[in-house]
Amino acid sequence: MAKQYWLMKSEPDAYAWDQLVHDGTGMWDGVRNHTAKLNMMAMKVGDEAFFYHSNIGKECVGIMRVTEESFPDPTAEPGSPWVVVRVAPVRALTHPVTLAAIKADPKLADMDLIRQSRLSVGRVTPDEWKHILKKSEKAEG
DNA sequence: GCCAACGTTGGC
DNA sequence: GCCAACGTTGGC
Repeated sequence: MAKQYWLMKSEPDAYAWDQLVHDGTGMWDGVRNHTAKLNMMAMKVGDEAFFYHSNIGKECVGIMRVTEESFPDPTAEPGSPWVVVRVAPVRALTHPVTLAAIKADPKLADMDLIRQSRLSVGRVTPDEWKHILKKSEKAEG
C-alpha cells in the first residue's frame, strides 16, 4: 500500500514536539475518540504525520514517522478498545504552518483538521501533505 | 430509540 | 472567558 499521511494533535503543555525530539521516540497514548482510534489502527510503519500543537501555537511544527503499528493503549483500562502507535521524529518544519494559514488556503479547506476541529488524529491526503510542506518552506504561511 | 443535559475539546 | 462542535449519558 502507498504511504499514508496523517496529522496528530497534542497540546504542547502535555506533550510537545521538542519532547518527542528529545526522547527520540514516543508512544502516542491517551486518544479517547473512536474516529481517531480508527485512524491510528489504519496506520502502517513508514506512514508520516504532522505534529500539530493545539491550543498553544496552533500550528504544524514537525514531521514524524510511524515506527510501530497500533497496539492496546497501556494507559487505558484493560479490555478497553483504545490503541496507541509508536512514532519517531523525522524533522522539524522549516517554518511552522499555522492553522490560520491552513484555513486561509482554499486547497486545504477540506482537511479533517478544518472540517472536524476536535478530531485529534486525522487523515491528510498526499496533495494536502505536499501543499503544507511547500508552505513550510516559505517564511510566511 | 429519542432527546435533553452535560462534559470535553479547541478556536477565538 | 466564551462558545460551537460533538461525544456520552441517562430518563423516558
